[in-house]
Amino acid sequence: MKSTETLTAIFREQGLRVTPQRQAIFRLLEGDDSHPTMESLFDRARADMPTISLKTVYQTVHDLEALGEVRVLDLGTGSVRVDPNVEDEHHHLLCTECGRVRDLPVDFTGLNVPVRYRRDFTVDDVQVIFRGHCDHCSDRT
Amino acid sequence: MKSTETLTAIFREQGLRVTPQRQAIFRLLEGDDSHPTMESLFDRARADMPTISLKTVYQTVHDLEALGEVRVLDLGTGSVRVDPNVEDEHHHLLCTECGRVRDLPVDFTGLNVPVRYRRDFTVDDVQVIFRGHCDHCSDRT
DNA sequence: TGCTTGTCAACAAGTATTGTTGTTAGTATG
DNA sequence: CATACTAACAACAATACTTGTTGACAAGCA
Repeated sequence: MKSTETLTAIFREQGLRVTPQRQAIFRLLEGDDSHPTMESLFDRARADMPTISLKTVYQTVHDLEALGEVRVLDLGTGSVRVDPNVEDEHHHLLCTECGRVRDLPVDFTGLNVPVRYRRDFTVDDVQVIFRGHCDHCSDRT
Repeated sequence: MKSTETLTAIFREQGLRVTPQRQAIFRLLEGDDSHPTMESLFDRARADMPTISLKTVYQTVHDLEALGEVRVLDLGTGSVRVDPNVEDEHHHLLCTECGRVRDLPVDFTGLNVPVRYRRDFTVDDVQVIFRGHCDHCSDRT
């Protein structure tokens, strides 16, 4: 994800206003590879800024998504997750025990839709989710 | 998916009871490739059986899932979908306009996790979602 | 500084799913 | 066929996640 300063400039360019709440969220997401949920982002933002509302987090993240600065993932865990890594194409490893998500920086060139299915369908995006168990969770059995 | 008669036998074997409500759901799912949501299954079941409750649909589908007779998909559309096709390995084409889902009967042998990621992660399942637009929705622009 | 307008927090509503409960009915057994 | 056991039922309520509404406020611009 881009730096807080760059995002501030981009938001202003787009006619969006930059508030302390939004900058706090920018800072939290910068370099975060934990794929946080909206709720966990909210909790962390609240540490610095006790009055911030969950709605503001949703709004800001969706604005970032519309600008293509973050990805919002639905991995079937009940709540969506924010992925600030939009620079590198990657897929996801999801531990179904602890819910942790890791990036899988691989380009699956084999992942094309066969011609006969492409004839009447235009693919915009491919999402691959590997579900399984991380070592930490496998050990506890 | 297996036939209603076979499912009836399997349910009885497992100590689960076979009720008219459950058999109605078995029949609706048999050979259905529309990937219905719980709600749409419920609506169709209600045509024959006006008193059936949505909870019963959820329960029956989850029982079927536990027995491995159906798959429950979360494709990020807000509600889960029931996929009775568990015989053939396949992935999914999702039209983000109309929400329709089609099976993609392809085995992506290239879809393996690189060794260095497999070292501390055990993959149980791979889900691939191709998002895009079907012809019908592309034409309407 | 003052005006315009997007954003804020608080609150409420919406959607999907699951829990609770008293009653009904499927199933095995005698 | 009658009985007892207990899972499943419908109705209702509750939960979790996300979004809509609203009035006050403050950022950005002249």
